[in-house]
Amino acid sequence: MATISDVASRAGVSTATVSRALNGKSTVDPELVARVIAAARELGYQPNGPARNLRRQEAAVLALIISDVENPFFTAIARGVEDVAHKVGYSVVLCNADENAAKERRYIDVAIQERVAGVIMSPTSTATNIDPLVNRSTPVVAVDRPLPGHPSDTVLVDTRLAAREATEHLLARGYRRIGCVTGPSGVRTAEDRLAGYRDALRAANQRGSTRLVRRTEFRAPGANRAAHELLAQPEPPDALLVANSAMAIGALGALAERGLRPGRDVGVVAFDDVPWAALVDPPLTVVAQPAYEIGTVAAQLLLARVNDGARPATTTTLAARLIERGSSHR
Amino acid sequence: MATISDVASRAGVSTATVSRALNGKSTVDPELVARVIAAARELGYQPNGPARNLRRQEAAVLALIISDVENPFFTAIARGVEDVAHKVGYSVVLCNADENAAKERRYIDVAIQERVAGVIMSPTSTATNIDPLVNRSTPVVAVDRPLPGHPSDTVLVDTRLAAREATEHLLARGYRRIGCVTGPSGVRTAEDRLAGYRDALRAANQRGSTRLVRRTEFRAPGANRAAHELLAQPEPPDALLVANSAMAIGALGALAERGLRPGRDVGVVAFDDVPWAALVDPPLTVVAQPAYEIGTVAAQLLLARVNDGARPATTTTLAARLIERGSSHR
DNA sequence: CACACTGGAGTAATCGTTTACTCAGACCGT
DNA sequence: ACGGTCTGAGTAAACGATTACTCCAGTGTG
Repeated sequence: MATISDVASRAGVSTATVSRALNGKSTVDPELVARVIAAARELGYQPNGPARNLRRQEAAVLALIISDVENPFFTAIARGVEDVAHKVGYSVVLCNADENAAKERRYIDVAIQERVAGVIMSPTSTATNIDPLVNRSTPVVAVDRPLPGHPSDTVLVDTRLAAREATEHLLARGYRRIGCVTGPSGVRTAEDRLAGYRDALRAANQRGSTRLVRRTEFRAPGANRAAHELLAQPEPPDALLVANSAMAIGALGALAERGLRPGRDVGVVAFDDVPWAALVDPPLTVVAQPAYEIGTVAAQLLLARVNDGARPATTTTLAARLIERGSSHR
Repeated sequence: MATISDVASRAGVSTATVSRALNGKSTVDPELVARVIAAARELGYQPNGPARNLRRQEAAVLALIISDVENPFFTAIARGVEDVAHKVGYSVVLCNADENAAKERRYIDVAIQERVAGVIMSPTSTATNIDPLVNRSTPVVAVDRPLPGHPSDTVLVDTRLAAREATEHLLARGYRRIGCVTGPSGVRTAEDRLAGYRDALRAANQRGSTRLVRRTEFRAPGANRAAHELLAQPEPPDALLVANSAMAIGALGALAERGLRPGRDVGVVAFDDVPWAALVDPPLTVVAQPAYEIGTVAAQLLLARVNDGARPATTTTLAARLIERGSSHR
């Protein structure tokens, strides 16, 4: 593989000149620049990234550690991050922590070892420990969920308010016993959605009951079990607030298995506006989160911090939007 | 940030010994190993990846360049690759080419610069050029679609046969004018699915008509337009074979917009068994591709080639499976 | 005309590892 | 007892880029 000295000798200059010509750092005779560029092209020269990063003590790479690649919410964030990063010459490596604290831990180590310029992450839980990153002063931006411990730039959705609005919408539609299927305890988004749900009940002078709430992992099978449990009770809920789209699949499956029709029999509102939401029958009422925008904002914050580590930490909260469809109408 | 010589002096040994103790390459006095490990832990030492990669001339990193992160088929492949790679200590960086040849080209360059151990990719089109990788003898494994030009390890699905079986299934169910919505010309999976569709028609002594075929990008909006065009004809199709799940969303949307019920009015079979397929009404008949397995096989092939560049190139073809549901029953 | 200054190129140090080579001592067989 | 082997640790040379420093020639100025 061609190295910088191959290029240098072919162009008849020193390696320093090649480096300067290619990076445009300092002024170089235009004729030499042309010779260098020609030589580099002829040899198919690609600079050795590790060597460059070793010397520069930093790579133009951002790590994005997301809690689930198969969740469209997170892949949309990823696209937002990528689009911003690429525009300014950064690459993004995507790491899938899979809602698994051990994998997450491992990817944090990888990010440190590879000396990435910064990390964007959606922490799997309150157990997430970013001390290693903080100790090495690697900039970190949290998305979707705040990071425990250190203050850091954070991009969130006002999910508590969104949950409250969704619940109020169900109440306004005449549903009276609203259940909630949310994520595991310790995960902030799960807690917030539950809190918003309770806010709405309280504002309507309803006493919430723990019998109407289930917590489970953010995936379809858990939500399926949870929905079955809720609906099998003597006084089952007449509506469900479901905390993400994978869980919506499980919950809607449970309704179908029990011969219940969403909307008419059990009102349903789920978080995340997935492409298929409008296709199910009846179409699914959802809370649309601005996922792509979360990604772009996070990337901008991270890049700003890479250039100025002293900036104070900020928290950006974006609004979610309720999209009413048939599953919340009798 | 602590370096290897910090660890060395704290443990009272040379850097060479630290390296050997930590990597377990050569025999080191157990007592020294213990001292080194203790010192490393106390300092929070994380080896400098770029330095290590520079010296070793190779990084324990695989690049996975997929054509669309938002397509569940590709994210499932990604999980397969990750699971295998992690087991043997490799990291995976996921790159989203977004069905865009320029982005793909760029990620190939990044992979070369970072000197990754190998690349797994689903080429966006026949324009994909992996010469730069081949010239530097970086191992490449193609998934889902073969690579033009060089022979290389390839993991495919027998998508032509699957398309044929899906079409035969529709014929067996009594549908007579079957239409096909497939991907752009030049993309192998799009061609193969169309070819399988035609195989089935030919075997049934039907003359296919180009009026029943539409090609479009592998996304919902294109498929929506295509389905509308097909259905607006004087002699519209009574069934549709749709080439992936994003397109299925577009096509099912078109049916709904025209007041047509899948199954009863227009039979539908789509590629890819997405989690929501069973939720739509009627449930969607699909061709399930073994995406996760594609990922695991590809990763194994790539790792094998990293260890032995001289292995002959192989092509693995996996079978897809038709899952019959309501959308293909009148 | 001598001298300071400047722009542009080369020389060589440097980043943090890994590893070929060297070397000291322990152990063994004759 | 002595040479040969072997084990395990240290020394120093890479890896390939960037960049501080040096040097030279050309220019401007007093």
